Amino acid sequence: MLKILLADDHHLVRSGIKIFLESEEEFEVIGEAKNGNEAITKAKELKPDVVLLDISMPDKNGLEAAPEILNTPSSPKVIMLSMYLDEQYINSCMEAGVHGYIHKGADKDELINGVKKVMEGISFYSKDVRDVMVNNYITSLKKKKQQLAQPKINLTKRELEIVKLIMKGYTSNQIAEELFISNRTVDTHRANLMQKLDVKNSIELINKVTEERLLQE
Amino acid sequence: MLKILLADDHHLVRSGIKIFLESEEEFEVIGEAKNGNEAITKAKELKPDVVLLDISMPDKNGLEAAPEILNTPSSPKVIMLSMYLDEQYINSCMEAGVHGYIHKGADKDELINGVKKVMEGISFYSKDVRDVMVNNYITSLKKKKQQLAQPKINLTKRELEIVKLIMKGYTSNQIAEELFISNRTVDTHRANLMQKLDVKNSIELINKVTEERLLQE
DNA sequence: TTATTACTCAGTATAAATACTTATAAAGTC
DNA sequence: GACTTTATAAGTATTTATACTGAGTAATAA
Repeated sequence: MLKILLADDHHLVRSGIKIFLESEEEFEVIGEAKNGNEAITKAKELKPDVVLLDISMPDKNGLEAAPEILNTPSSPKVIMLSMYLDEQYINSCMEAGVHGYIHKGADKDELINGVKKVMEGISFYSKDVRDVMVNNYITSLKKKKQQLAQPKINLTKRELEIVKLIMKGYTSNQIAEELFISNRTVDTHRANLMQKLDVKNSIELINKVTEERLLQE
Repeated sequence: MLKILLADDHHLVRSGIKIFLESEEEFEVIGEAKNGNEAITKAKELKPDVVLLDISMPDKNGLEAAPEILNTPSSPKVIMLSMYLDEQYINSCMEAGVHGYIHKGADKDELINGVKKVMEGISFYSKDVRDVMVNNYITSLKKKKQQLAQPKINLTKRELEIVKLIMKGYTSNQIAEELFISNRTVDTHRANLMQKLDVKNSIELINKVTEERLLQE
């Protein structure tokens, strides 16, 4: 009997998937969790063979919970289960070292097949996910070419701090007070920023920073 | 027998909900759709009594599909089914005139109860949704008070022209050239704008204009 | 070790923006 | 006709911002 822990914050979804899993005779859902923390706790307690983890959950999401679950003594297999075919999510999951990623657009067979594959020690990514991975690969090649053509602008930590304050409408003097430095230093930073971004005044600076998304946020 | 059309782009989710619905003897899922357009077509063909519509779908989302489905000759009841408890989504649904809104965090009983209620002609919103609606109501009251306290600001055509150029990073001289007026006139407009919007410099001016959405665009 | 980068500060000069005031003509409102 | 708003313009003074130059220190990369 294969013991499964199922984590998803939406009751309807969780229960539906449970029914699918248990339609397979050798599968048994031994526990459910509705957030990441609960999943971590139950993974330790119940020692499941496989943990199915939804990504978007309150408290602690699937991506955050995955590493801890992977490190529990019973070392369960972890399969992410997600609404999204987002490149970043998929990448993050691969970095976290999970054993599979199944899109909720997959069908019952893919779900069950995925769990079985993972138990055999084979990584499993549902078809939709594989498509994204292929597209990713292609677009990443294109991006590399573009990056060679247009090297991206790097602002230093201090410059980012200053830009943020400029964007709030602070004057150089106010920024100087805020950061405990000379207003002349602030002016120097302004000048460096404007030179780096090839603009002539603070408003153009702000526009450029916004367009180029130089603030992470 | 109650005929149900179920639209959701995620196969696993759709099938799970189908099982729940059909656990009720008088319910029958007579069709499924994986996007908005398909839902519209099948609503016309199959003449269901109730359409369960997921909001986020490709091609045409649930919000877009809802009005068309409501207008089909057989006039089916429409219940939105959503991952999100987003205020805007809920508002949009109410404006569209759908008969219910069930959050996917609801449980099986709420789902079935909701469908029954709607068939009785009673609008149904799952508990989570009602909570959001109550919060909405409270915050909207607060907003109204604020709006009464702060009458909205009207900028003249000329002032709008000037603001747009300021936002492009033009100096007063450049604006003067562009509009064939004196730079002193531009300064006067700047001063008037800053007074009207109660700010101390151009950057704050831009921020305010953006926040208050004083440009139609 | 040397070279580079990031951060700091300053002098000098000019350009631009802001504060405060006054004023006139045109257009529309009551 | 009296009144208000809008758009125009300007005087005077002060504050900020920008341009250009130079330079010291600390951390880090080559």
